Amino acid sequence: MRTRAALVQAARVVFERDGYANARLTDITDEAQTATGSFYTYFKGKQDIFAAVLEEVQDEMLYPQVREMGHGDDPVEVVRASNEAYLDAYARNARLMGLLEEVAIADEGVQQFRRRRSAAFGKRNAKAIRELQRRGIADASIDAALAASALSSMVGRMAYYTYVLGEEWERDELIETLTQLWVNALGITSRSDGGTPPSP
Amino acid sequence: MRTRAALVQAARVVFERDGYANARLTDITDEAQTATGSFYTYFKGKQDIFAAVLEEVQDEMLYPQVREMGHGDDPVEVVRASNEAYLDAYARNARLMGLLEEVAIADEGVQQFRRRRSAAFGKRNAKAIRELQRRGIADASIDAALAASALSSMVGRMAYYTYVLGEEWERDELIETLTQLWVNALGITSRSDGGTPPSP
Amino acid sequence: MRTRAALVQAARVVFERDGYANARLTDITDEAQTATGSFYTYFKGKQDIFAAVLEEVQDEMLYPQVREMGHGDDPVEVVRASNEAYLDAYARNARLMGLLEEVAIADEGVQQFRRRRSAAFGKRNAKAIRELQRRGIADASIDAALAASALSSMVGRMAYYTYVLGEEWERDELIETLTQLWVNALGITSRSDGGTPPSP
Amino acid sequence: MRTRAALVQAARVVFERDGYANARLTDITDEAQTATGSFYTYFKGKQDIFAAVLEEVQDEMLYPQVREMGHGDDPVEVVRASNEAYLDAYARNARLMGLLEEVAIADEGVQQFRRRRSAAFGKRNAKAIRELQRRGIADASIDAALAASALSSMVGRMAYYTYVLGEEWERDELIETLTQLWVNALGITSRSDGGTPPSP
DNA sequence: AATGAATGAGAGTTCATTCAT
DNA sequence: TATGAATGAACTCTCATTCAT
Repeated sequence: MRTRAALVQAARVVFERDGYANARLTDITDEAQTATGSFYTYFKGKQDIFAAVLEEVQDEMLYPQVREMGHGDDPVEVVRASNEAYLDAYARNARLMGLLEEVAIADEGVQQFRRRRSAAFGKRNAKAIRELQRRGIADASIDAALAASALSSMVGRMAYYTYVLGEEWERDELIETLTQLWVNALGITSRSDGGTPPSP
Repeated sequence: MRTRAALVQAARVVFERDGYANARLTDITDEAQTATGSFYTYFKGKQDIFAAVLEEVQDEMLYPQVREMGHGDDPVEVVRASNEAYLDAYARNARLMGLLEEVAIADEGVQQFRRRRSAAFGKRNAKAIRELQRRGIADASIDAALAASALSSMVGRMAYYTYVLGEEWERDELIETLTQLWVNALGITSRSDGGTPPSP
Repeated sequence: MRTRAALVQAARVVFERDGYANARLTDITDEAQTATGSFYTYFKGKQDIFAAVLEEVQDEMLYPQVREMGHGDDPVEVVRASNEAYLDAYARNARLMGLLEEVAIADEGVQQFRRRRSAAFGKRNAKAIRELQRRGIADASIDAALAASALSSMVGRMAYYTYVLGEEWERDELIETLTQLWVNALGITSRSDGGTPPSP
Repeated sequence: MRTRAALVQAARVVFERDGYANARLTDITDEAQTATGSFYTYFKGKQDIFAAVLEEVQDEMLYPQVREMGHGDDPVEVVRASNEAYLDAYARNARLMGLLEEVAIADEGVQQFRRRRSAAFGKRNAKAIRELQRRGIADASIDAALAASALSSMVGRMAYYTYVLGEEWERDELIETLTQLWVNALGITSRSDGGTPPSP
């Protein structure tokens, strides 16, 4: 339905502009140029349309993850590229990512949404780390699942501080340091195929 | 003033019970057993009393930081102890820490409060890291300020996932892995200065 | 809109009954048999609806003015008729005229409204007086604008004393004396132009 | 009592600054540097202290009146001097005069106060006019009481427009024109002792 | 008599939700 | 299905008044 799409689109605009708590339903219908009442034809309330916004923009909202890694790739470069891609994507959707934080605490449904995505990406990252560990590139003594979550948190949080709260880190330094930390934390060494495996 | 204290105390109870958005001023005055009007004798509004609550519990709310490190201390043990202390404190004030996240996004004042605390602790951590770098215990190529912020973020975020959002990580494993990651990330090695072995 | 009209009508009733300061918005919505919230669909507040009431009854509220005067008319009769018409209109809207006085002092907007009306009528009266001066019927040495304002004030104020404050002047005597004063003040003489005698 | 005097003094300041409706009792006690509760030791409420303010400043609040007239005085000059004195006094107490207008409508007690003063001055003016009529200086066909009230109203109202509402009449022209109108209205002629009595 | 924090009724205002058109 | 005025509960905030100290 055209009206529904207009409402979701408008909701995103309003939420990003005013925040979740301050957004009024009439702001959304005004922005969508629909009647107030039409809102309830498609949604049960604010939470409901916010969920719909999330559904719609799901793909734009990345999660810090290590790229698939071919056998010839330098793992450090892969991590750097992943961080770079994530931070740039975050910068583009900063307002929305902030919203997600705001709403996740008070709204059970959004919290679920967030956790599902987080878990899915976490699993993939954990798998990638385990693969590195199997190949002797990463410290095998580390809990891969926990590390995946923790390192993603680190990158995600720095993105939040930088692009939502406006902390003034320089983009390239940020990427560089985060990559260094991530790589060190897992005991990854560049060209590690031939190098010594990390000491536990 | 007795009334003021009662209001702050009551506000904390109500905020923790109902969340920030759902808390009504009358709930707070009811809980404090004061008249509605008394609220405005001491506070300008909801934001104001929330700030007062934060101020009051400030000391209970730690920030991930490396403890002061004596020359004889094992740096790994110091990091572990810091993480342990932080996570346990977070667990005790989990609901409030969650609120802080929720409110910080929409409320300028609370955001300031958070940033000030964050910056203060960040400086101390950066200083501690620089000291480790100077003593050759930590990788000197890493930006200390950024690393301090990033690693704190990591620990802080995991605490949030665990104690606010209820992700099910086991406490001891969490501490262990975070310590490992933190230590590795900075390139810290145990007893790396040839000093005294860590006291249990 | 029907609701808006009902609110304005109700507001007039409530204002006349309770005065401006004592009128509550819910009294108005109760009287209008509309929901409380509907008030804000049409008005910004009490001042706003009061202005709307004034706007609505503007035509009923005359201002002391000299009627258009044909060449054959007896100027004294014209002044008398004007005064009579004004005093009778004032009597019909006495409560509202009193309100206008009350509110005009504290409310900038209403003050503007009053001044605009006053200025418009003042101009017309001044013009009428100048015309009489030009025709040699009125004392040419008098400042027409000031005189217009002053004589209108005199009549308006006596109406206020009589119909708002309840001073006990007899209607016909009042008209007679005011007319005499007005006419004398301007140095107008009956049939001074040698024209047709006034029709009874 | 010293406190009482301080309150009345403070009330005048606050009323003149904020208007009657906007003045809060705590503003008055703050201004008087007394405790909130002390207000009720001396006054029953806002109306009560306003009455006290009026009582205190009674003498400063003139009413347009014709000065006592000696046999040798030029009546025109006496009227002019009266108007001048009144307008200048009004200018000095403009804010208070405006207050009187504001409150008189809604407050029965103040209305009484006002009416009593008005009546007293009205009587004196009427007496002065009757004396002029007796001496053949003023038109005897005019109702002296009504004329006294009407002409006083005229001067009082012009003072109000000029000094309270800020209408821009030039002081000297104002005095001149009002004097002219007043004198003409009553049929007074300068050096009228020797002149022709006014034709009815 | 003075104090001033505490009181709490009362008023204004907002906005999610409904429903007749 | 769309409309948008109407609804009214819910909530914030003010301030005259009280009363224990």
